[in-house]
Amino acid sequence: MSAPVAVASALPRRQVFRLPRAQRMADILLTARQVFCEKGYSDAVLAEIAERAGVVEGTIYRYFTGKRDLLIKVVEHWYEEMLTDYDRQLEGIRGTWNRLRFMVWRHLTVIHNDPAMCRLVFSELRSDLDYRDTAVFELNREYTNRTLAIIQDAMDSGEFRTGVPLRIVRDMIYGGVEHHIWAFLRGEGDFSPEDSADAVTDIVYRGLVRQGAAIDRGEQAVRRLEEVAERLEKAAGQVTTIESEMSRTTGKATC
Amino acid sequence: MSAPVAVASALPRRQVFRLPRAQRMADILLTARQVFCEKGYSDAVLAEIAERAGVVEGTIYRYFTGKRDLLIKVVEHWYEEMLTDYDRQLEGIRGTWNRLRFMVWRHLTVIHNDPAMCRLVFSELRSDLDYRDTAVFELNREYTNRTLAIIQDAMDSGEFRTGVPLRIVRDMIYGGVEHHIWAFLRGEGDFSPEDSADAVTDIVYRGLVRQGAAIDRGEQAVRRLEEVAERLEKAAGQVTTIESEMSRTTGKATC
DNA sequence: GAAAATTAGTGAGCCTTCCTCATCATGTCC
DNA sequence: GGACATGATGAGGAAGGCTCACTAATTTTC
Repeated sequence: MSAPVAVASALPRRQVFRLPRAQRMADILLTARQVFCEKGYSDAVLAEIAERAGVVEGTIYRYFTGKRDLLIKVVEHWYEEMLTDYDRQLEGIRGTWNRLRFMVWRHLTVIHNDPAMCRLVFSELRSDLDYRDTAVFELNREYTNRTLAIIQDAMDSGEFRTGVPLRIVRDMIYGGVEHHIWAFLRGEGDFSPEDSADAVTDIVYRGLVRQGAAIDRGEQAVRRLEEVAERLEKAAGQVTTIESEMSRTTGKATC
Repeated sequence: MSAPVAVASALPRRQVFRLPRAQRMADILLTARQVFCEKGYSDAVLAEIAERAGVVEGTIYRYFTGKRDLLIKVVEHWYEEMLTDYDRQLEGIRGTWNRLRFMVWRHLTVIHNDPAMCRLVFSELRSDLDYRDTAVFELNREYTNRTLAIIQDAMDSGEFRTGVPLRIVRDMIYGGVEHHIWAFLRGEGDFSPEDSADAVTDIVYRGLVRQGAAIDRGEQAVRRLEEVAERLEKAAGQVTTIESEMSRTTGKATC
């Protein structure tokens, strides 16, 4: 309507406080996290985040390239703080079953404690076409690799049978858990991390454990054949992978 | 620029074709499906759907209450056509292992054939807070219940041990599959429905099967020997195909 | 300690997209 | 061929993400 020059005093600009970059960024991140969790990504409005953070909308764009970037940064922060002292806890646990169970239980507990955040990760971030470029992808990989290490150890020691692709096991554990808690994430009822962890661990453990009851002659023969097969597989695998190794680009794990 | 009254003849209204309700609805649904699949839900624009369907934006709102409703209807249609003659196929399959394997394989194949549609279901629809009210929810339930019935039968017959909550098993199968194919859905690499189905079925079956009861030792030994034979065959195949290995492009599964 | 330089912060407003509604036109029925 | 039911239109409103020229708080310079 009126030229800003004319009535400069009519619109007194709000008192402006300049904060150090890190502080302002942390404020916005915290507020964004709250709003995202309350409303979900697409219903969250930048104007509200700005207002609650005590800044104006344009300010957000000085620290983040856009709404999506804000979401990613929020999740990254959460992930990092969540993974702290993970290993330390795991160190105190002995035995394959217990260690596996701990990993599953821990995952379930995180979901139970922060469902809104998990919703964001599962339904917004992971379906993104360039999820792979996210730091969250890398952190998640680290996270699940610990479980794979437990299984690998058990295979090496002979407790688990070999020949089962590790990736599938990981998928069944984490995918199973995720599928299990979707209803909870949608706000339908509750679940018990303890009970669910028991059930998941049980199936996985039994699915992988080597049956070693009484070893009679037949059993011995079969086992020897299995071992031969395994050795042959390894040999064949080595031979063939030498050729193809040169063209291979990325690693194995993904989610 | 100019008042519409003044130059009424200057903007000749496009030739209007009036279609029966069902026909127009089908046209819009088909176009919407294409656009949703190409762009994903949030990047799909109603103006484009309208244009491609040969109508104007407002017309869409005569048949659907909004963008979200359009998505749901699109998915519902797809789901229904997908579930046709499911049971008939399953009838022809005998044995718990084979039947389970068929269900997993079938699911993987659907995903493999129509990844874009699955992306919509997994990341858009299922995370919705009122997903439960969707017809898709009900259809999906039907779909997974067939798997549960197979497992229940095996428990009743004594082939599987009892005491494992059916829900968890379902979660591990479908969740595992889903987790397994996420990378594929994001366009990263490929996977083999056959191999993946084998691996998933294997873990689940072994996790549930009762040791030494319905399946006696001899039966078990034979089964294991068969597996050994299979592995040996594969290994032998690998060794002989070293030459052709160099032309192979991707590995097996990706996620 | 004042002027200059730096840069956090502002806020009006642009653009895209979903959605509404008053109006028009087409096919059908008698 | 006129009346009626309704398929279809398109201009415009509202909301929200994002930009940018500008303002003023803080730091640096001399």
